[in-house]
Amino acid sequence: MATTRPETIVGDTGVAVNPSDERWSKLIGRQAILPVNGRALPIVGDEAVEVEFGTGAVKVTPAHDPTDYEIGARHGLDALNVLTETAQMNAEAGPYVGLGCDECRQAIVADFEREGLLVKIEGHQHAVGHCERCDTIIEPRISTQWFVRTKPLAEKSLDTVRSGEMRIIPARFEKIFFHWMENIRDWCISRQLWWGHRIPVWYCAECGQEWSAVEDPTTCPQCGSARIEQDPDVLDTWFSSGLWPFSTLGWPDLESPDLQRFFPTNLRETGYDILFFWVARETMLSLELMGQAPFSTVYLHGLIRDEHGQKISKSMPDAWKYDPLYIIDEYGTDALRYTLATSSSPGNDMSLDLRRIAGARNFANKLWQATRFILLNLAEGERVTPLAELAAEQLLLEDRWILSRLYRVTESVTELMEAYQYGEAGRQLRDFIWDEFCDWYIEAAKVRLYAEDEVAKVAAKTVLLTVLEQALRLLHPFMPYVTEVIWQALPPEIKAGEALMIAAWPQPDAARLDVAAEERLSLLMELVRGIRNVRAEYHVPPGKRIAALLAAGEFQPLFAARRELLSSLARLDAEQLEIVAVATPPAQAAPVVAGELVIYLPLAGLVDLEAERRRLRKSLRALEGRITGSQRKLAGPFAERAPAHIVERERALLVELQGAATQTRAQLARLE
RNA sequence: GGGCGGUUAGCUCAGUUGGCCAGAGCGCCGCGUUGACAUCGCGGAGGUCACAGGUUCAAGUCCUGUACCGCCCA
Repeated sequence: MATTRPETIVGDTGVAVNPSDERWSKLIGRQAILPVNGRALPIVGDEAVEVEFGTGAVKVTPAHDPTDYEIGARHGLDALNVLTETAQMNAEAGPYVGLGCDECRQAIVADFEREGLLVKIEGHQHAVGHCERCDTIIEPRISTQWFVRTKPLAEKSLDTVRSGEMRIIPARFEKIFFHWMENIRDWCISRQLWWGHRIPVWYCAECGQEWSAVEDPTTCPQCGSARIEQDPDVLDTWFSSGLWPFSTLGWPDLESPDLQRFFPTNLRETGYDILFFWVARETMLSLELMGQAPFSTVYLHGLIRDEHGQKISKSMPDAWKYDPLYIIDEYGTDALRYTLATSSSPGNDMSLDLRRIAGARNFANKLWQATRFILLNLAEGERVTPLAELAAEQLLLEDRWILSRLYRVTESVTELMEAYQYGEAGRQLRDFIWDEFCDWYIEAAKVRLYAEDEVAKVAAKTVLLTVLEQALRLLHPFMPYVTEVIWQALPPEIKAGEALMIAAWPQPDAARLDVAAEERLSLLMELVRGIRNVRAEYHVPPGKRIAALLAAGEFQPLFAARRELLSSLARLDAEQLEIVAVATPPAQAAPVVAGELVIYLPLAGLVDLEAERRRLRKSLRALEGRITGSQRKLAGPFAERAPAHIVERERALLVELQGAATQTRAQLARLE
């Protein structure tokens, strides 16, 4: 027999072998003699014994090993406790009584050796549990505990999820929940700790009665004796936690206003590792004690891991780095919240990347700076005209564009939030606020803000504030602090209510959808980017305003009306910006193609014709490649098999590409 | 042993009924004190979506298998 824990030999009540082990299976049913006290040990066959491990025969100590306990239970072996509460050998240990575990171990080994019973000692890596705090070995020891019979509770919980009354997101965790509930064991709720809810069980020293009660008793209900004592153990922390959804709301007073108002609730949000510990217990206890599920949806997020993929825990030496309070101190609460909400998808872990948190902090700063700019343009106590009071003709192309985009973003973010896709919602808001509102709309609005036309200024301010206010409401769940502070600073005319945190969620205003404005502004953006690109290539100083000739075709009136805007965004000289339908290309000019529009930048003395030809050829090659691909696609089975709107979109794309290619070819021909 | 997740740009990650040229932040290269913001602006480079098959007009996305990393349960 081999053992890693010789001191438990005195508690052995059997020997187990695997029935398939030919060496030992013939011994099943016979008895072995325990050397220490001559006890007869039944030899039993059990599948749990590993044939390859040790000698293939294992001593069974049901009172001091969980696996042995199971084996003992299966074969009716006695569970003989040989340890006291403080891990000293007790009277059952015979000659070894009073020794500590370690002393006993040495004594037994020495005795075996003296009697010639010791075959050999060899090194072995074992997995005995140690105390996390003091490193003391945990000695398994059988004792009396209180259990909750969980089967009936689990069945109700299963029904609740199966019927859809309670939903788990992501859905794959429902399977895990089912598996756990279906294989549930009775729940040991006794804990040998000094804090927590004390178990409501009393013992009578007089008659031995055991009972539980809601109110603390003073006498034994059986014999009337006052010599009663409450069980010293406390409830498992998850038992107390499982009561949380209603115990915090006034339960057991079912008439409590809080309970009436807040139970059951909608959403339970937690890490997926908490699904069994807490969510499952909340569900079981709510169903049992309140008669209904505690919430309708369980949303599970992933875990935060460090850069090595390790789950972060309080016992890590560098745990302070991941302490939310420390991170908040460095980057701000909103930055952390936004990052956690947008950096991964539900149920998937994320490595905590400080760079992303810094990025979120920068976003908060961007929002702050944008607001500062807008408010700087308001006079002290200036009354801002609400959007509804503006005449339609006061809204320019860029206004209609940003309002249309605001409509789409509001609709999209609302849908995403309702679908629990918080990450995507947060990212769309960032993109809208930073890339569209700040980088394009605010820049566009400067044209009017810096000009003299007071009426035009009013419209720009109205749109700036309208979009900002609504964006703040959309972003509030992600960055509650900075959005609230900013919102409080906005003029009262453009907001409703006392505080953002209780303001209504924005309703998308479909009347603001303006597809034409979106298309035209896209064209303008493409043009501006093209001009900036050429300027960068020719190292034109960023501040230098240059002349240009725009051949705008059918869009000539549109661009003529927004001449200042184009000049401002592309740093053109408005005086020397000519906008015509059809142009005669000037010599020594770099052409910029956007769709079917061309803008010529006469960079006198700078234009490198060979470089221009290269640029145009490269662009043409790319266009032609895409045209060929598109044509091939449309000529094949795609045209018949794909849905009509997809095919239509492909056709429109082809026309657009061909237009740009034609234009590019013309420019190339001109330079060759 | 059973179950699950991951593998997409140098790094951290999005990409939810299959459908325009696969995206972001950071990093990198170039330019910049343009009257909100250098925690910034403008321009740019960078990916055979782990691999092998299959389904489909169409696959990062669906199916099968393989490899590697990780988690849960026993």
